[in-house]
Amino acid sequence: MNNYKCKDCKFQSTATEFLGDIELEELAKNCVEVYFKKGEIIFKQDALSSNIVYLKRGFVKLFMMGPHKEQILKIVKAHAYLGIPTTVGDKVNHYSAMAMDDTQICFIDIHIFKKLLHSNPDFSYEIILNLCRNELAQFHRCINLTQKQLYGRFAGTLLDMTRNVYESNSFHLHLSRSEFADLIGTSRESISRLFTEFSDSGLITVSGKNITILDEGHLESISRKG
DNA sequence: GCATTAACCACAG
DNA sequence: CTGTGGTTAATGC
Repeated sequence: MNNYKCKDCKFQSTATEFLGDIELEELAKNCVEVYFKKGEIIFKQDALSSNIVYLKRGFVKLFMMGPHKEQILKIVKAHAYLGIPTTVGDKVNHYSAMAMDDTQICFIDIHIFKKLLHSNPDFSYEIILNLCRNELAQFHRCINLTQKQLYGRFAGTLLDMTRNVYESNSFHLHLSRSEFADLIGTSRESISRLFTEFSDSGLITVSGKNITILDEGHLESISRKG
């Protein structure tokens, strides 16, 4: 246990901003900060989990093992809780989390987290708000993946990245081509072809993992047509 | 039939 | 790990 102070944390979640000094003190006593390097596993599917994980800095992929291959559930950017559904919803993790770059993580004891949920309604409401928005995003992603052909899925995912994950027209992808394939349920080869085709059509610029969105409007129509 | 879509395989940087 | 080409199976006019 470190003597880290949550009160002075620059990376506080919107929920913990509703906590008072005494609550933050208590949180600090039951919270450990850990750094992860690219590729390190933060928590693992099927393992017991007794911590709520808060991502302070960096990018993380959440993934689940399917019958044939791994499915990437989502890419999470900093200032987010990672394992609320899997820690509160069951004893074991239903999915894994891996650091996609240098990340800073807080492990929060589940008991103190539950205690705060019971005692502070503003805190709880903010957590619920997060979970709801997350579920809505997953529903949209579900539609994107099940009702569209490859071009539409790819365009839709690029739009999601530029709007919601990286929040920029130009970004450095934290995924390999193979991981991108696992994100939208296709093959590594198809992703390669998609990148060159979209680049040749002037929709995006690709330089390794650096992507620039050039024609958001056209991507939008490809995404809508499916 | 013929065209399209997308996976699988192989091989080369 | 990527990009490309060839092949192939499934599906839709």
